[in-house]
Amino acid sequence: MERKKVAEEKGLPPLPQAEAGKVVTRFPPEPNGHLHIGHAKAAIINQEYARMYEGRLILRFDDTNPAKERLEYYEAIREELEWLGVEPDLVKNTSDDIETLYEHAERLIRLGLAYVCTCRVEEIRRGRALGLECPCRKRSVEENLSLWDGMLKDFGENEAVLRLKGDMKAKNTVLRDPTLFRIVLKPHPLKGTAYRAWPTYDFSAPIEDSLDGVTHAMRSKEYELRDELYYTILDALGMRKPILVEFSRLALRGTPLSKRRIRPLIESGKVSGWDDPRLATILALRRRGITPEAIRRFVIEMGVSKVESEPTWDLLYSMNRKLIDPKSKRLHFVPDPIRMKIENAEERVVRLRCHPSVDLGFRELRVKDEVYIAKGDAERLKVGDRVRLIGLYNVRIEEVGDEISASYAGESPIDLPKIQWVGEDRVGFRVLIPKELFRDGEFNEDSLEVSDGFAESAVEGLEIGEVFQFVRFGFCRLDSKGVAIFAHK
RNA sequence: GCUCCGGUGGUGUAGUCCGGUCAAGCAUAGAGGCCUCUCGAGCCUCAGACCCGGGUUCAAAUCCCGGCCGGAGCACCA
Repeated sequence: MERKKVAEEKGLPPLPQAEAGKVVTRFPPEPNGHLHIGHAKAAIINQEYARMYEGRLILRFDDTNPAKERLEYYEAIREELEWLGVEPDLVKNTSDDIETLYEHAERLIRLGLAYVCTCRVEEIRRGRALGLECPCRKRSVEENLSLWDGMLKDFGENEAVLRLKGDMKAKNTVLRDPTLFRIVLKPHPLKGTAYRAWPTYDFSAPIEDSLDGVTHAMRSKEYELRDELYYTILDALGMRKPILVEFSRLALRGTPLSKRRIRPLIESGKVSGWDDPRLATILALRRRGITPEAIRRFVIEMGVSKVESEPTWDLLYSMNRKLIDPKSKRLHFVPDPIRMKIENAEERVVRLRCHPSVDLGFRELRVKDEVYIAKGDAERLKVGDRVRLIGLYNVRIEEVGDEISASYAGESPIDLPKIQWVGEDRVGFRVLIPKELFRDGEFNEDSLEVSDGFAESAVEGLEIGEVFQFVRFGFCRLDSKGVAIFAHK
């Protein structure tokens, strides 16, 4: 039986109740750190859906906690998204809508659906845990209005919060009179000290989504219990309700993603910064030569499933490799160089193609009577062996040791092991090789391997940021003069 | 502990809503072969999975019940 082979485009499943031209999605990062591949998943999925339905994508900075937001991250996040190829149709900040948010809060108070609570934090927490209402809940609308005014004008932190009159007996504890506004006196990076009452995510997200015209609000699974609250708030205010879609958080084997886990690594010096090549931040992936398209394919492959999975880097590498292979120049690098003296060698200059099948030009290598080969290769050689120096000629091994003596052994490359080498035109070169940061939950002290050696001088013609392949070594990206970062085999 | 959400080969997914076309597709990793002056790419082949137990049904990966395992939430963070 013959089966037709269909090379189908990998895509996302259809969105529920989605109409072409009417879909609005949104990516709402908090400007308190750099993006990582988990954010990329959310951003890309939202963008893909907007694109799939010829809709719009909103980038909204959920900057409602002045204590955490930092000015530098607004721009950093935009740049990282741009690099990823995520181009929002609209960029906005939740903090710009704070007055509107106040109005909705006041409406809620007037409707008798929210109250100002002046209990102490611990009491509120205890009441929520036990399902107990507090006396503040009984305040009149007038009293609430006047206290709310105090929250806006002169209350200090921890003096009062605005709470939703939910259901203190609800099984879903999120519904037990959650906090809608709290007071934060720390200056906001964009608004300074103009406001003291700041909405919580639970309040701002549904209202912003509704007002922004978002039709499908996608968020990761940890918010699932908050769906009910999200809809409760919109119902209370009689506002349009977006469709909520959840998907599992992306995890990568051996790699911390959350800011909570990355920050200590940076602060303790275990990694060099947000762009340390061992991390899965956008900055780090870019620095290693992982392409935006590979990241896109990778996260689409994960899709919107709610299954918790822990993919390995392999899949990402494989996707990246296929994308960069046809574009990457081939060059020689010999880590831990060992000198090989060659008897009867005639001096020559060889022209080597920069790519076996694509025309990426060529380079010329001069050879006299010695070359350097990688220690790893040298250790495998025994007297009498014949090996092919790629693109040059064959040699026969005459003596092994700290140096190798060999002799010229013909031109035919057939059926001989092939190794890369460098000749007269060589420069010292370093490659940083990132490995898994954590193994079995333990920090891997050897997670960043440094490989020093000789590269052929042609590396000096590479641009910083260029991705290339060291033959039989792997794909790398030039990070600075004389230093590259290993991407993958 | 309570409440939710999940569980398809080593890994990641498709299929599950609307039971049969699924003796389960694809990718990745693995094995073997071809090709190649790279341990890369490409081509071919092989091997590998429906968490467990009941039930419903002519028929269950798909529906129901119970269990087991994993994750998340239980903040004046988002």
